[in-house]
Amino acid sequence: MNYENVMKLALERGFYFPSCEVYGDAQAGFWEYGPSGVGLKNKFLELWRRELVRRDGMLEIDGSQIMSKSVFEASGHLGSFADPIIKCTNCKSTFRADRTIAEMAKIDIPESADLEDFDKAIKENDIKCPKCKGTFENTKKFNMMFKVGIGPEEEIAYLRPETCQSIFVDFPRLFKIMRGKLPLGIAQVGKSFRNEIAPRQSLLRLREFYQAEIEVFCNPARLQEIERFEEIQDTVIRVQTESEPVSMTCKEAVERKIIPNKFVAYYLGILTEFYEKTGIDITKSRFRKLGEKEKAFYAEVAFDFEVETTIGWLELVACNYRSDYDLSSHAKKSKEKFEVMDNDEKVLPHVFEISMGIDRSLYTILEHSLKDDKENERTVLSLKPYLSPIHVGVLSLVKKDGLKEKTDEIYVKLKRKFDAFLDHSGAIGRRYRRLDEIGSPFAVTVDHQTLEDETVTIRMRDSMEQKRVKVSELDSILGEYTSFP
RNA sequence: GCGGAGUUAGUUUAGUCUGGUAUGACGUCAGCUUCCCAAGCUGAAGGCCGCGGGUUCAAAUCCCGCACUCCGCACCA
Repeated sequence: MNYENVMKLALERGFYFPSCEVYGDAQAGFWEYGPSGVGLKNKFLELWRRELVRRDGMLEIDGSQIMSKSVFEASGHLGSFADPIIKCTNCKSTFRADRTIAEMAKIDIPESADLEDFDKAIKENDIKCPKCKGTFENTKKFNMMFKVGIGPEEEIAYLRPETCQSIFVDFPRLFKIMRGKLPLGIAQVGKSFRNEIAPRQSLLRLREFYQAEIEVFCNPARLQEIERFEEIQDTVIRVQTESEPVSMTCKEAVERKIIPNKFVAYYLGILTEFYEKTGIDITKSRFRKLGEKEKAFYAEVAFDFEVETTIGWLELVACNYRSDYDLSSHAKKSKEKFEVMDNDEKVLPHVFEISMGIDRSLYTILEHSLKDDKENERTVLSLKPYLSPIHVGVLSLVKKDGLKEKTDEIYVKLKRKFDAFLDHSGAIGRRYRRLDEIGSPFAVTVDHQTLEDETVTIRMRDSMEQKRVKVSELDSILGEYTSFP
């Protein structure tokens, strides 16, 4: 199914919808998750914790969304997260100052240069708008970070543009008090904020968005020594270094030097295993190795995990080897010590980052799971049972003859353990289809036989088959089918 | 940010040229009926027609501005 179908489902069934929609001054790039969306998101994150955080013995923290100016001076975001832009006085088009000058006059000015340098170059080389030959306004800096004023004096701080900075600045304390040993993963889920010029496509480019980030601190001298590599050496990943993605095992990827070391390969491996369990079609995925110009300013080696959807390849995760970029800049700026002992060696750890976009991942799960079942005239959201916002619908075949009361009784028993949904209203087929659309994998139906022998039917979403089971067994059956893998 | 197209109920849609406050479908709710896959009947709720301004006796409709959505360009640590 395509973007339009997913959007319709999202709006009709409460997965997500525009923020502040009743007001005309609502800004673009802000969306809310409704009940179904929150259900899916919570379960997705639980899976992430199981498959990455707990599997690897990582620490999870929850940091501030507003962070001080110093953090971003050290991180480089105040300098490099801003683009020098020029605007044409005639046609109002905007361009990157450094790129336009490089293109038109063959002069390289670093993007972090003073704004006067750009203006000077434009004047001296008589650079005009490439579109309409108009003249340019003075160069401005466009920083993607949201500024906030703190306290009555409105001291400047920023909404974080990525969650990971708290992991870096908290590292010295965490390593000490949590008795850390390299390699050590520290994880965080939370919101980040970027003032995108053109937010678009609902969850795919937001100004306020969720990230699940992992920073693995490691000794750069020991990147070939990761013990747990054996666990994933035979896991098949798809890697694209040139034109087409190629499937290979993690072991092969390291041997052929497509991935630089076992350490990076291990994390790409467990990441692939995680995404496989979300129900995303992994044959439509790739780790795309980024070229020099595409990489973020802090990255030494970078792989984007991308998945193909009906609107093209979507970047779900950025995997960056950030070297000691972050720790050394924070050490220098804060004058704190960031070195730690690894066996008998004092090292400033390097960082490998797995920066996941949660919103885009959820969209992709929805798109890959949404099926148009023409044969049975229904729309089915074939979510993995453990990700479904509703685990089980509890339905009465008819309301009369005491079936309603019996159904209520069963619902009360189930609802504290499972995400259960009670429904008495309308024809039974209609109720099944409603459940199909929000991805509920099971429906329990109470009929006349229930009153006689304490059995109910349990209907499977995907096959539409039904089995008769004892009410007393529901707990264990549902528990088994809806538990995380 | 530039260019283009659009915005009418939860969703989808007619009406806009040719001005007279809105149509159908699906969905929702209640009742009856049937009782295992969107059946039927009856009834109901739900719209300041994206927002603001202008023209007019009168604006969903004409004009202007803005916002948002989608497409293309640019941008995307």
